[in-house]
Amino acid sequence: MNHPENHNLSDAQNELYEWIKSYIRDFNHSPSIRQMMQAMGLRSPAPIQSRLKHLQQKGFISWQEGKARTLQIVDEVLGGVPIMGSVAAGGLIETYSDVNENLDFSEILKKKNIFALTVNGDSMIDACIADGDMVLMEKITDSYSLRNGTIVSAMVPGLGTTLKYFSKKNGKIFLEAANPLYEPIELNLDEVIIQGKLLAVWRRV
Amino acid sequence: MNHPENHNLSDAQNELYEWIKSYIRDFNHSPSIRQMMQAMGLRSPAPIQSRLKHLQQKGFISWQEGKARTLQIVDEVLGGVPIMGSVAAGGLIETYSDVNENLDFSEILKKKNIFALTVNGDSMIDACIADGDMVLMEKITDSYSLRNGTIVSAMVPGLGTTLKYFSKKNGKIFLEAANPLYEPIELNLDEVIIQGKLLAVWRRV
DNA sequence: TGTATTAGAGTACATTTGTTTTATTTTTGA
DNA sequence: TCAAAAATAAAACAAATGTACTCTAATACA
Repeated sequence: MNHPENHNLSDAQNELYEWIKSYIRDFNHSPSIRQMMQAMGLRSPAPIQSRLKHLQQKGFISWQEGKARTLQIVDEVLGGVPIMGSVAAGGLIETYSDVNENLDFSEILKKKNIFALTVNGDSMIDACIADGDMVLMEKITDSYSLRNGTIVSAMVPGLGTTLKYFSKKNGKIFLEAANPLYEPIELNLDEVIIQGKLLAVWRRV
Repeated sequence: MNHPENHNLSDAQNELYEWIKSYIRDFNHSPSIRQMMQAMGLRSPAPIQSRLKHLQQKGFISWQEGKARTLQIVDEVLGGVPIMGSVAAGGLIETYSDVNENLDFSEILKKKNIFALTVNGDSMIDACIADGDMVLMEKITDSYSLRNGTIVSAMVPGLGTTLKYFSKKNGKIFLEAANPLYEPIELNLDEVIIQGKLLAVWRRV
């Protein structure tokens, strides 16, 4: 589907390839050659090895030689969703292109210093962050490297935590909402702890 | 971290548990017992077996008996991000709670009939879908089950594809933007193909 | 202190599993 | 049609691997 050379696969190779992918999806580990053999209705491991070799040569799979169940789908991005193109949200001008990319969550999910927060309220609505959204934040250790205009989750001891635009000027920290109904907050450096900066927004409908 | 009974683990068990998790993160497959043995600086597989048994009894891991490298982290949600609580976006009222949940992408990623689109334009801005956002769509086979008010990607043959609110009334289909600048589109049933309905919105910052 | 419990080392074994080899069958292509 | 290539079956092998067992050392506990 998402592999450019998928058409180079023979039927048998493609069937095996698809089966392996679905097995890994279901069990979270690679099948053994004899399992593949059985699934393909064969009574010998040799054909499977041959197909695996071809799949490997064509760049579809890889494994650690001699190690059991180490097979891996090469370009199956963990948490990838095929991107079918772009869509107009301003008129009927664009159409699906056959861009074969993947929306890749794994990149962000591999980071260890990220966490998620549920958004309460609408103070960031003009930044398109709505009530109920999940925000993925990256933990901040030093707020010195933060650029003005970054969206951060900031904790003011004794008051609580909030999601705001961050800026720093003349030794003061300003926390600004993306909603004119809310007033900016001005704080001294030691009155606020910046906990994380915004990496991504996620909204289930 | 995200397991409620993590404190029930001995140091040795916890060290092994963390090592296994990082190994699986790195290699996408389970380590073998002898690899664990080596990583823990042991010269016998017996201690590893004992620790694995304890980890299993406490519900941290599972595996298929007798099968190589089938070990699995039980509550490690594929594509999970720890949810640290909620954050106020409307004032300083909320604080991190120690909710130990996971933002779970795997649920949606397991579906086979989903695809992603890049959003162009601002016609859905009032629905908090901005230019450049990725929308995750679920393929629609029959538009009859669609509820009015659903956001869909619709293709009007000869014109293109667009992201709009869907509604149906008196045998007509209406596609409405979430932006007063855009006029609703009225179409006959056979003039439009509904390709997918909105499942989620993803925005990298 | 002495005993019970646990952890670890060492060893051994059976199964799983990747790999190789050879012969046979099927498919392919000229 | 016929020869070459590929696929498959069958068997065997060796390495990897999970598991079980015994013995020793460390630890906990009363």
